[in-house]
Amino acid sequence: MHTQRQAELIEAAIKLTATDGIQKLTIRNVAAAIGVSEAAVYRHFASKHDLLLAIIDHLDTLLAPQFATLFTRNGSYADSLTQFLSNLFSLLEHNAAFSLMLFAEETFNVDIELKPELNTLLGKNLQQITRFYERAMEQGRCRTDLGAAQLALITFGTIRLSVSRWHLATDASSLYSQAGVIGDTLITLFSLH
Amino acid sequence: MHTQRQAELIEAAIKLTATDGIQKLTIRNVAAAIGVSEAAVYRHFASKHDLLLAIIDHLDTLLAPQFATLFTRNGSYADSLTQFLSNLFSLLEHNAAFSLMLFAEETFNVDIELKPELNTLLGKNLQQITRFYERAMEQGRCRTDLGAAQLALITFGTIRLSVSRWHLATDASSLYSQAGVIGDTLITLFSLH
DNA sequence: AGTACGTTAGTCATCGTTAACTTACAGGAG
DNA sequence: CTCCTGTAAGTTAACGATGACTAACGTACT
Repeated sequence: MHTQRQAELIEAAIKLTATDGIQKLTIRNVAAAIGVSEAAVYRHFASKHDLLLAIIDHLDTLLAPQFATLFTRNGSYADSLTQFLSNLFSLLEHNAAFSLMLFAEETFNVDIELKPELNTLLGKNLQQITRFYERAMEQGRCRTDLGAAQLALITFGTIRLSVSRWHLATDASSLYSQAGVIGDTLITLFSLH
Repeated sequence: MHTQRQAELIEAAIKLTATDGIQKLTIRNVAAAIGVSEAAVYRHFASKHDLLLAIIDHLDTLLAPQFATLFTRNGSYADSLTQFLSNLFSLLEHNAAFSLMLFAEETFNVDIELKPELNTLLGKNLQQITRFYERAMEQGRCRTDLGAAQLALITFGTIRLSVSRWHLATDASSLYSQAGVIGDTLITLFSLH
């Protein structure tokens, strides 16, 4: 799919964006990050737009296994959700690069041409969570009076806002500690009554 | 507070950002939008940073009355929430500038110096919704087994994700039509059981 | 010999910002 | 009433920095 150098560039670009913001994602900075000249970057990507596309694609593949936690056979529905949130928040807290996975649509909104790709990425994420709730409903572990898509929207929306707030907060309060609270709240809300 | 010209510049800047994205928010474009030269802008704002600060402040004052809907005396708790969502989504759908109110923290994240201001803005918004749920709890209209702050996080997070998705969607599906669904879902989830 | 991959040194556009100058208008001194 | 002067708000024309991108050239491996 991607050559070694392309992968290096993509990872450097992601790290750069995650730590310093999208404004620092320049060809100059990416080139410097892996120790080559600007022109060298264009040996591997035809344009900055192409690099952005590759980044989004990479984020997609990075995020996929995260959702896999939701579909482990062993453990109850509640356990799966708790596990998923713990894993995710732990990752986000210790590796800023992963934040981009959740916020790609916001971050890369600077290039209006990317809208379709960002739309499908967000759609995929929501669909995964929707499927999780659908399965929980089928197994009678979760209330069925509300649509699975609605529960997914609430789940993902809450996760994202928590992370947003953590990003903005100056006090270095732990994000991970939020995972438990959010998980418990969602489980309580979505349980059978 | 602000002179006439300053207000014009702020409004032009907001409109520009809302329609064309933060990248188009340049002194050149703002100046052109009100028909003056670039240098003229600096008669009213010492720097672009100062303009951004003024924008955030303005968004704050724009959003405040929106939340007022949550605190109208007449009507039940559920009615207030439904009304709030309807108003908000209608505004967002018909005036792109209002989107900035909800997403200021994301949009203006390009200037890292603005973090504190954006943090307090987000905090204010969440606090308003929290207060709404606190009051509903006091009046016994809403479940009390979960913290009001948690309910606020869920509410605002869900709203924002809905709007995000609407922004990205190519099919011009109505945002307003979502207000009802989300409102009903939240009311069902948060009702006494 | 050709291909892959790197370099240096530029192009051109645009960014935020500033210097120097002009214009309009206010209010007080004579 | 007129003159003087200060101030607010505009102009043109630049500045240096930085953006994406390219042309021409070098080198090493197959």
